[in-house]
Amino acid sequence: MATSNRSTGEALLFLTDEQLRQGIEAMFFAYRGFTADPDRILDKYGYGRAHHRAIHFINCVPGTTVNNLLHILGVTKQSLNRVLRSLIEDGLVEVRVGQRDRRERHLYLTETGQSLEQELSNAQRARMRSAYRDVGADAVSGFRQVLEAMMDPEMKRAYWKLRDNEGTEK
Amino acid sequence: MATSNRSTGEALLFLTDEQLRQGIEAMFFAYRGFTADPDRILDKYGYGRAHHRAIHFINCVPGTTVNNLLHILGVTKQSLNRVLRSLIEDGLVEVRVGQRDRRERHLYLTETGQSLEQELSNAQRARMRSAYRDVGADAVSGFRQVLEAMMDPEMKRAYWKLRDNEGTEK
DNA sequence: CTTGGAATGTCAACAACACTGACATAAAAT
DNA sequence: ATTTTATGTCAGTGTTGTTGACATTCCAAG
Repeated sequence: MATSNRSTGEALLFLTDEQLRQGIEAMFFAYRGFTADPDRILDKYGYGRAHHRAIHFINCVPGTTVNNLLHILGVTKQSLNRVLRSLIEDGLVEVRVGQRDRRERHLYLTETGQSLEQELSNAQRARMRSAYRDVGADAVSGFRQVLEAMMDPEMKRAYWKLRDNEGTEK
Repeated sequence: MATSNRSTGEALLFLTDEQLRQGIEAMFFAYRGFTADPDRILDKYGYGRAHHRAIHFINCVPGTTVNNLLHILGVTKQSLNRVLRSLIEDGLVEVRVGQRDRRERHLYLTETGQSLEQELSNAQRARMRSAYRDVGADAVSGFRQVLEAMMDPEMKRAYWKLRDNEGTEK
């Protein structure tokens, strides 16, 4: 609470139930826009949102293990496996058995996989960039702050880990 | 672009691909938090997210028609019908045949329905309120601006319509 | 070395919820 | 009278989540 806070009352109008409800609905409608462009692209290739998420995070953390990935995505290994299998069969993802621990499977995008990742993230970034540009840097900063405050602690850790582990491969 | 914009370059750092990627991931993780609390409650009653959305908007626009609702939710009537049928059978939603146009079915929450709606929205608002309070009014304003800029034009219209039609029943 | 437990990944079956397509009914509009 | 609109239903399909059962690999205790 860094800003003005005169006599408590006027300064807290943004915490009314009505304001919160509007925020909730804004999240709902915005998330639809957020996924709309990738969904259209994925449809062309016969994939779904789950494929997108897998591709995104494999690209983000090349060499990640299946176990690591399913923690980030918050799904069961069985659910992730179905998605990975199709991506591997289609030659978008490459699997390398771990050298140190041969139980582990390390995941990498092939060139084809990287090209789809580009197509998807270009579309998603375009919308994001347009929204960011419309509202300016200060609003974007607030946007990011609220999103982070909404995450579960566990998710917040995963979120930060991704920003640290940028290129940490063992 | 109201703020500083010296010689174009430094002022646009928030539009880099890396910044956009972080925003995308923040959306992903935050939306998980956003739905986590309601999901737990819905599970107790054997409902899913689809039921929550229907309940939310019926509460928001009492007397809305099926057709109106499925436009807001962006699903097919078959999909919505499955959800509505179970809510009606369980006595959470009441259907009244339209007086002016007897083809239309107007939807209302029963007392039971309202009580579940309260339980759900209390949980969701609690997280929202906590996040809002953590970051302050200015950040919240930026949050709302970005979300609105991310919506499809059609969704933006639906979003504003809800804020106008607050009690407009015909 | 062998055995048993823990970690990791795969296969099979099932449930929720979205979709399309076809069709029925009732009522409003022309 | 015919067409259009709003709604509901049935059947079939696909994505994505779940659990349960099982195979493989590693590691540590006997």
